Amino acid sequence: MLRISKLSDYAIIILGHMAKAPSQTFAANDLAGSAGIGGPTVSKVLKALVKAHVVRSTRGAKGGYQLAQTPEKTSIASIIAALEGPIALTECSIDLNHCEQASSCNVRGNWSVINRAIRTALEAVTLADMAITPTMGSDGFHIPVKDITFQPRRNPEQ
Amino acid sequence: MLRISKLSDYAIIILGHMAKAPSQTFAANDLAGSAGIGGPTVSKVLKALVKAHVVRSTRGAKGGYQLAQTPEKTSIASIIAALEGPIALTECSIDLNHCEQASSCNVRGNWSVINRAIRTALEAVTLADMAITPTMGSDGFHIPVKDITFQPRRNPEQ
DNA sequence: TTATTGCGGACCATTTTAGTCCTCTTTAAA
DNA sequence: TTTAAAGAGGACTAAAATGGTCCGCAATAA
Ligand code: SF4
Ligand code: SF4
Repeated sequence: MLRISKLSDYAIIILGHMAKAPSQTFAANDLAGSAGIGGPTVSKVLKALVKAHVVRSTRGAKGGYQLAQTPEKTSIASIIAALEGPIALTECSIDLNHCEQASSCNVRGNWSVINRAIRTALEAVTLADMAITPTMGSDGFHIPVKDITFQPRRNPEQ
Repeated sequence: MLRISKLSDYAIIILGHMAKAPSQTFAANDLAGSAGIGGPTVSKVLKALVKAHVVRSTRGAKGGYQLAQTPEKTSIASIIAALEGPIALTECSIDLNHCEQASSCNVRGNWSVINRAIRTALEAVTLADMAITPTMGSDGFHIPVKDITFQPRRNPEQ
């Protein structure tokens, strides 16, 4: 069903909490409490986010986790990538040589286009956008990002 | 990594072949041959596509499979949906009551927006688009679809 | 020194995915 | 009427991915 993993989902929820106080340091356990997710799981998610430089960590007593960038600079794509690896709808989008039928496949190039479009879209949405509570305002609720089209430049494959 | 399943990928390749002769009837085994995919697997994919009314089948000798619609009317989204169910990045996008933290989750609404944007994008790309061989023409290669934004109308949740 | 916190990774249970196979039905053609 | 060529439906299995837990180690503040 073209799902993001639960862990990615958790990550966004957790970071959503952190985004309310972008420079504060949070202990993993506190975040677990406010997010309603199991402690060890939150820990696992945060570790992955540290590795991807989405958050910074401080060890020792009074330590914890802190956003590495402002919410405006933290993209949804980078969060997903931290947990699941780069966004790639098809196998060839991440590594051409990895798909067996790559040589005989004649839709590969177009997947590359679609893939880039979606990745770009997700790169344009930030944590700050996600933190907005969608309301039924006069102009409808919306996440403000630039338009995305399936119309890349002349730069095939990846 | 936000992947489509292999079976979905196969489906698009297979349908890509069929799109070359949109009204012709193909035997599953022939398609397996030209696509370089195992016979039983192709069969499985085609059965799912029949159920979703993407292709029509004819039983008996000289039977086989045929596109149910023109390639222009067959969207990538419908193909993926045939194999994996409706496109839904998060659990709540397909069934609100299915996610435990739905009540306390404060990014749900925005996921709904993102989800709709991506689904719309994939609905706009057709089999005919996929059949185009991307070339380095003077205006770059491209899949011509309408623009997609994360800016839905006032119609929350789904 | 001790309590608190993150780090790294192992580990396992469950679910999902991919692929195969078998039997039954339908239909064209010999 | 018979036979061969197709698809339908579903069971089944192996392999991989996912979600979640746990443990011992390292760092740091008090
Ligand atoms: S699109 Fe073609 S090349 Fe890319 S993964 Fe699918 S089969 Fe392999
Ligand atoms: S976004 Fe919130 S509600 Fe939707 S699936 Fe993730 S946690 Fe559940």
